[in-house]
Amino acid sequence: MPLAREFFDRPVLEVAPELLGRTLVRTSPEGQIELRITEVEAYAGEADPGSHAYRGRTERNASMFGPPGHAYVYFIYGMWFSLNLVCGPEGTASGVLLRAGEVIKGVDLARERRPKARRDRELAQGPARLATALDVDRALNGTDVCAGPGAPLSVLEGTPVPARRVRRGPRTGVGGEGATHPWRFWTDGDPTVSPYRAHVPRDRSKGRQQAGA
DNA sequence: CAGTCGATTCACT
DNA sequence: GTGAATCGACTGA
Repeated sequence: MPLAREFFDRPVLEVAPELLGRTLVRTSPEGQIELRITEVEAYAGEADPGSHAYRGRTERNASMFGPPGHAYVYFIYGMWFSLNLVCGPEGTASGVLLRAGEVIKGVDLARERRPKARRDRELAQGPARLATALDVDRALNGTDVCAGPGAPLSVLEGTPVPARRVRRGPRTGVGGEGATHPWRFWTDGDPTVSPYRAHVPRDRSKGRQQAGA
């Protein structure tokens, strides 16, 4: 059974940690892949400087403003895709970025899509790697993930990670004001969790940048 | 309408 | 640890 829409229709900071351990199922003509979610980040709507929704609704982020329980897929760095799950009531534009997971079914197919992965734990270790392994692209933007196990994308109940095994810290790659919130959640000790990297502005001569403490 | 740079990954030193 | 790859949404004029 997929998670009910009500699961996603709650504050994103409640939903995000409870997504750890859930099973994401990707069904395509090539086959099916199941992924155990191990790392996520919360993006809290128009008030969140780190969110794509910060400057209001645009064509790109429109699905984040839509109903919960749907996918928000965006294209980044000219070559990658990332997958979010929309949370909260329609219009609040919150979402959870799926940053990493463990492929628990369809490993062979995932390896074909990610030939550069040296170990199985690297197959979906990072948001763009996860999207690549699952063949998630623009075509899945707006997809309902509560529809059913046969849908292109579906989130099943899985085995939720108990709260004592959930760790949290700053979001990866997010700069400015948005960097201060510890809105990244991961499963303690899981080898598929991606390494933390602080935000690095492309050109230092422009924006001001403070060296670490 | 041109310039900028990103919720990243990979190869190389 | 550092820098290149690659493109399109967003910004400001």
